[in-house]
Amino acid sequence: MALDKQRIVTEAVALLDAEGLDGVTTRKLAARLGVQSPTLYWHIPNKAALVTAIAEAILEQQFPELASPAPEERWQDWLIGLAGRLRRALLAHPDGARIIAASQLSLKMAAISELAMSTLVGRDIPLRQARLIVLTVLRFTVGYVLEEQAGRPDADALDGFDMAAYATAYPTVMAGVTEYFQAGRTVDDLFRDCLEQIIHGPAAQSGPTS
Amino acid sequence: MALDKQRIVTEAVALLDAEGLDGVTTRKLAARLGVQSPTLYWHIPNKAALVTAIAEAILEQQFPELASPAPEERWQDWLIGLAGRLRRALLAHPDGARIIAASQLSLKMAAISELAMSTLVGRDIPLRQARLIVLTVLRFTVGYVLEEQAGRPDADALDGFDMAAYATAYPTVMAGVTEYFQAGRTVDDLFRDCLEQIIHGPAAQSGPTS
DNA sequence: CGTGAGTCTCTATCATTGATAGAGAACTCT
DNA sequence: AGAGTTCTCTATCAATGATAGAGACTCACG
Repeated sequence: MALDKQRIVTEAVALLDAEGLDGVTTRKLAARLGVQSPTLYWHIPNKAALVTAIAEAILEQQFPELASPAPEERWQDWLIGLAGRLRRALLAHPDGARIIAASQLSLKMAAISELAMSTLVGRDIPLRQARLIVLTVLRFTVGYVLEEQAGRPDADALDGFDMAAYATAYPTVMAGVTEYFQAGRTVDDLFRDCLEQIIHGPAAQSGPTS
Repeated sequence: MALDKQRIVTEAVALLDAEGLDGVTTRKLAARLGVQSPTLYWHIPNKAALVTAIAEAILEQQFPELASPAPEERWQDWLIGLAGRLRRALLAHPDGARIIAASQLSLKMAAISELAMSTLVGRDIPLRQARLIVLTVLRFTVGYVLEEQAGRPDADALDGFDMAAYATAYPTVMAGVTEYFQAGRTVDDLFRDCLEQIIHGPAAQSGPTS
């Protein structure tokens, strides 16, 4: 079984799934491939390039093809769906958002931007506004998932943490969280509601979740 | 000069400014403090805690006190200013956004959330909507600066990079970037325009920058 | 055949880093 | 002075990303 960049990246994603980004070391990866670690450097210049390749693979997995919206579909709904897919791509693997953020110059992200912007322009949105909307949605999505995926604080950080004091110090935040999830809403709804905030504006009150 | 957590964090920020996050190693930090590296572990449980402390210090520097808006100030403008200050706090140090993102359980961020949400609620915004707006703005800001600060791709990654091909493959993206900055707009304007997208909604066309 | 140029993988080895164990100095309070 | 606490030291680990350089394997060409 020939060792090539394709196989390396595939196995790296598997390792990522098993152990998270910090578990992706050249040695562990080489071991999985039945090879010694320096061998990897024949196929890959350095670890940063590997992470970038992983990022592309993750995106490729969720966006094998990029589809424009159907003519009758509103661009707003289509864009929300696009961002939702991006979020799912990042959530599909541990530290997915960290990986995308660490990766530089992702071609797939550029392709997504291009599709989104050209779609909006095709719907008669002015170029400048299309840029603002797309940039905002994409960077928001990465920022959102990044925090969403931020490792649950380990026990060390938590031992001095007083939940009751937190609720006292930040009552409005607590009330907001409590109120939101009380109505049976999920974290997926929260992401969607935030997106609608961006795309439809603050005026649009989202109806009950279907 | 006694070595305490305060001095360690102060010097760590200086080291961060000088060499970036990857330059912040326990040894270099200890050397600056005129001490051997294991000594640091008497004052700090591990490096993650150090990074969290740096994050708090960075925020504290830009938000020594949290001020509510003046009664006559519109909450929209106030919130834009708040996010702008957060962005400036992150931009003030190399890898500032990475540090905030890596840091878990920042009390200062929680305090900012609380202030923002309670301010909006005080302006008769429904709790749920206040939560959505604040969450969206804060996560967007971190995501935005994170990408803004993402290291310029090193020469290695660029040698196979064809600018002309990029412009051909992603014409709308390129056109959008070109158009935006042609009018004398700056990166600061871009951030602000994106924020207005979120806060005022897509309908509001931003006038010429003052 | 067989030999030489690529292509790929190996062993050996670095330097750096976060972290711990445990000895010892320094300071404080009685 | 002595005991206990607080802080810093030396010595040392294990893990990691990375490089140097030797060797094997493949395959076309003579």
